[in-house]
Amino acid sequence: MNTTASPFPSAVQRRNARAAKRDAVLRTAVQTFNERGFHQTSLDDVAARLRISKPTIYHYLGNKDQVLLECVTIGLTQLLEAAEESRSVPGTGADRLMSFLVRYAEINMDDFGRCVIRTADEALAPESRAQFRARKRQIDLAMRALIESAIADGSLAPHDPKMLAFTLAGALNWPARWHEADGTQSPQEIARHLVAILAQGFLPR
Amino acid sequence: MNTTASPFPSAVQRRNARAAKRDAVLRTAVQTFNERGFHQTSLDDVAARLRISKPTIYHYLGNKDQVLLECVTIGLTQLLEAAEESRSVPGTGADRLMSFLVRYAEINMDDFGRCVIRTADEALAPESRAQFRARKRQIDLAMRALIESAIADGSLAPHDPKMLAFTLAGALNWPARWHEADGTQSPQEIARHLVAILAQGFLPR
DNA sequence: AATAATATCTACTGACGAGTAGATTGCTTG
DNA sequence: CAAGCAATCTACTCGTCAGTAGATATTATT
Repeated sequence: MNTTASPFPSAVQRRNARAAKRDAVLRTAVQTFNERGFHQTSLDDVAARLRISKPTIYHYLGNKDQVLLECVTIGLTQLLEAAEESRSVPGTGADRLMSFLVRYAEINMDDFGRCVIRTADEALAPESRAQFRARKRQIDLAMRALIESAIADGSLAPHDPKMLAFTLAGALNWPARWHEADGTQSPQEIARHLVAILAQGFLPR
Repeated sequence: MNTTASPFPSAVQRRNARAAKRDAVLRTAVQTFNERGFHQTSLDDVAARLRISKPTIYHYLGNKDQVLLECVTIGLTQLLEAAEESRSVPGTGADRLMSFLVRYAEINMDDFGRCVIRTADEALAPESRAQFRARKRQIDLAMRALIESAIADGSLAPHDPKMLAFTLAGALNWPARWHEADGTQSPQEIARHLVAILAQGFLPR
């Protein structure tokens, strides 16, 4: 807490304030993109929600493409961190994979994760698109690696890692499309439920 | 075959020609939307590919919104037909469900099915959007019905139909995003593979 | 033949929205 | 204090593109 609420902010406070404003722009932008879609959202819309003007957005973030790139990068970074964290989960390879999958699904129901899923590659300018794709490939590879080591220790059935990764990703990305924040089930519950279904398969055991 | 290639077409031939032109516009449109994205595609682009002019498109289909609505409706109709057909497949409820799922995945790798998946609701005008959603709901319900009757006859593990349907749909929609027509595996192979993974689950049996 | 309907074009309008110019105010630091 | 930088605004420009007006040519109908 800031006990000395002086009207003359220090250099550090000013840097923080700037970062906070930048974040606020991104949060508002991503929420608006998720609600109305990127192409249906003008930067004037985003600015209006924040009660600022469009040039102010340009002051904090380059152009509209940059705004979107930042948003998806935040989501992708969260996913990548989840992959790293799950590597140190105790138990079998399958335990580690499932812990990652649950987290993966949860993030995809969050603001920035939602944006990652809902953003089509073509919406970004060529250079940003390349970055976007590269990051997504990284996450795909991380998932495959978890799958491979779980197969190696026998805790997973021997599947084609690539195909399994696509299947899992698809199922766990989809809530980004249908899950509404006000649903009866929490993202956690949904995430666990989906992963359980994928683990067991729909045929009786 | 048209043995009498007269330069004076009959009324029927003219009606057919008109339908063929309309279809050609839709095919070209859907392919361009899938490649570049709906918002990155102008009707001038579509017209140029067909070596016609934009007003000609307006002559066959109302406006851009109509073009998109037609495209997704074709895809959705294919999916609905698949659901109907699978109802008369012999065997257990699980057999019927799996036959539908394979077909469902295949359609989603085809031009019009791809468009259904890649089109976000917000891209359509409010009225079209309502139609789009209603049709998608129909297919969701058809899938749930297949699930329910498979659970009823004991050929499926007792899952929450709604949740299972979302999981399956997600996994089987995803190829619309990553599958490229020139891949090494055919849509059929991919479809069967995905369904097998979903049926068995990733944990060893 | 006259009229109507069909198919297609060129050339326009009009809106929307990304991005910019340039002014203003206030704080900061040599 | 002067010069510079940070934050913000109003008021533009300019390109793109959906959608239209209206002409033209051909075929069908009466």
